[in-house]
Amino acid sequence: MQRSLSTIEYSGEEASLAMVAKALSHPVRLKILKLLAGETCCFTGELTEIIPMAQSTISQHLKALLEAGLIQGEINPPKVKYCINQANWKQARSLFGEFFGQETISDCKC
Amino acid sequence: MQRSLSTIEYSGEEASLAMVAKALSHPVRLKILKLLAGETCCFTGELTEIIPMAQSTISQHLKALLEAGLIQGEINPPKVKYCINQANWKQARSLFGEFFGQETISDCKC
DNA sequence: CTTATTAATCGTATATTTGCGATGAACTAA
DNA sequence: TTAGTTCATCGCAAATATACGATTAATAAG
Repeated sequence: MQRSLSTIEYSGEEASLAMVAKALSHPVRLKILKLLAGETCCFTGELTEIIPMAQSTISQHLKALLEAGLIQGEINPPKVKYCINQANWKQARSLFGEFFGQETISDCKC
Repeated sequence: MQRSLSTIEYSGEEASLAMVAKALSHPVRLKILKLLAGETCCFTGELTEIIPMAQSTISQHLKALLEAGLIQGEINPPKVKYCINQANWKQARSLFGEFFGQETISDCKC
């Protein structure tokens, strides 16, 4: 892809928020997060029973969530236990909170 | 792209949230939203002065935000005035609020 | 050691996103 | 009518994302 000649700068907040939003931008990843945040922690194996997708695909989505920092994995041979990353989860919540909390112009009279 | 044989079903909420998250997943779109939500409403023309990208690219991002319902456009010849879509903005806020508000298991003892 | 289980990674195919310049449509001003 | 302004759309190229099956790595069980 052609990029701007002078690479655009974004505030760290914008970059972080965009990164988290991208992680949340796929229904399967939302479902995974909901499962992990809800009832109980899950193993990948259980996810493949709940979500009708190939094991490799689910593993890929888990990797995306890991890289976004929203979850963490703990090796528990021969399984891997994935959990919400509490610290980053809270940070993501406040990022979105701040973003949506900003005042908006109700009437466009400008 | 190959899709699952039986197309996966998502709850409407998951689909909506994923759609909004996708709209928020690009720093430029976040910047645009911040500008629109903040000080004043903007015309596309003003955006091209602030954001160093081609006019066509900005127009594309505005279209994405429009289709996600986060903004609305009002033709004001020869310009177009874009504003936050208040109703959908609030809905998006509560979607994210509910999503992040769900209780998470603090300690993984499962 | 051999086999089974679990999950990551690789390779591949296809779809979508991103960005740009060029063009077109709609309107204004002269 | 003729320019000029504003913005959407088109067409292209390159980068990313998505999904799958096959393979690999690690471990446990026999």
